[in-house]
Amino acid sequence: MHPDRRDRRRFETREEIKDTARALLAEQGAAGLSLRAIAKRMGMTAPGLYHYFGSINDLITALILDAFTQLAEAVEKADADVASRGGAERLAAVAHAWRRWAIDHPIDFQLLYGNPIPTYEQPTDTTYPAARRSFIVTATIFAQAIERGEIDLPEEYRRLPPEIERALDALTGVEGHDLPHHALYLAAISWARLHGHIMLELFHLIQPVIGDVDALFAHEVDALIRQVGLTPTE
Amino acid sequence: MHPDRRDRRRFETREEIKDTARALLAEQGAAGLSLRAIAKRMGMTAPGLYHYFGSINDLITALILDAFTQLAEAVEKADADVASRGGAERLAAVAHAWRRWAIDHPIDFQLLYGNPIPTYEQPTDTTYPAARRSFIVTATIFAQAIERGEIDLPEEYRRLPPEIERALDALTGVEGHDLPHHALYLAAISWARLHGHIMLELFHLIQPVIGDVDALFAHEVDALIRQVGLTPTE
DNA sequence: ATGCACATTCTAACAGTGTTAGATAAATGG
DNA sequence: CCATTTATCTAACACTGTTAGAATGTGCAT
Repeated sequence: MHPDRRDRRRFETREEIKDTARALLAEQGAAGLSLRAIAKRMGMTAPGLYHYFGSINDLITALILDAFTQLAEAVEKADADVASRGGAERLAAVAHAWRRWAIDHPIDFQLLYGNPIPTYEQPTDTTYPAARRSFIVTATIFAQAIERGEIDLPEEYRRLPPEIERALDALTGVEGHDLPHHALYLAAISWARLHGHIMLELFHLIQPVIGDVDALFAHEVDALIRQVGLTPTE
Repeated sequence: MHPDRRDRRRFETREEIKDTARALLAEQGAAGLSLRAIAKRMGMTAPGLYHYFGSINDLITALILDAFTQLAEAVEKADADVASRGGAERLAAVAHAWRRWAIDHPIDFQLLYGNPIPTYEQPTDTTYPAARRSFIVTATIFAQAIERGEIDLPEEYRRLPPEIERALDALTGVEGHDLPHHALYLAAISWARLHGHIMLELFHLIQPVIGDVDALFAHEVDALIRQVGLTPTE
């Protein structure tokens, strides 16, 4: 059992490094993140960190994976909390939880979607599965809403573009792609739509033009729900 | 006239520095941008650049302002090319030009909306007016469409949230805010919506889930036009 | 308990980075 | 021709990620 303790200690040090990195990011932004700063705060030196992460890129990738997981958990929890309600309420809950997490963790969110480190190149094959997890929550909501007849698709979404039908056919088998095409499609456009609002809000680009971003987002979520044909239950 | 020539030479050097920086960004990404690299390629040394830009932040800000201008000009040109047509076609032209520019200049676009340099803090008061220019093109299209009765607003956009009405009232006087509230609002949600698609596409996050991003974007632009109540002319 | 193996951490160094100070060369104006 | 300004240089400082190699310490078996 001793080797276990050794492994556990190693794991704990890895976690401490990541926590320290997150603290520095939160305090000083991406500019404050450096191996020497992390090491100093932990009472060690920079080269020592190389026994836990192969490079600062690997460390950042680990932070990104954690952040994706945290976001996915927030989104999944929001959905679970209203799981008994209809698709409209579930979508609204997920949308607001998504934005809430982004607003509460701006640096993490920019880590995920803002590519804020110049030397850092995102290994998409690694991070994409983590990114997909939140997407699947949304797609599942749509799939169940379709199944239960809660959706009255408007004309523009009745028939998907043939190129996309073909592309989605080719993607069957990939995780999460056992869902109906319409669910995947509606989830994709919902994601993109809300993502745009969140990004512009995080960069303070939409506030000066519209004034009240809370009201804007809430109104757009309502509009989205209507426009995909989700009928508010009860 | 000699002082003129001196100023002109100074201006030309500034332009050469920016051009070199852009070339390095295009060739090697944000990681390849450094004062020493720029200076070396120009046959001078890094400290010499400080007579043209107070810091590398100032240089990046200048690049961003130029990029915003370039994007705005692309968008304005696309609108002007179909100025005689109705609002639906103009909005479609602007949307596709916007995306086209982002796809063709991914690094510049991330410079504008991705905050890719950690030491760099965007001076929003400086860059925001440049960012607004493209927005105003969209808002103007909506304003004219409303004026000409080309828009049949759906129920969800007939009445704007009272918080936003108040906020927009408070913003009257700001450049571009002499436009009707509905024009500003519809432009904002259109912007955010398309921005989300473009960002997710640039990060290759939506392609693996939907397959054909060209078809997706085109279809979403059509859906947007329908959903804001723009009636295709003719 | 001794010795071996390994995990961990250190120091020193290299090649970069932005930036400042101060000297130097070039161009302009009186 | 001289004085002043503009432009550019070299040297240096305090950083950065990273590697090599030595010095610790920990854990296990004999």
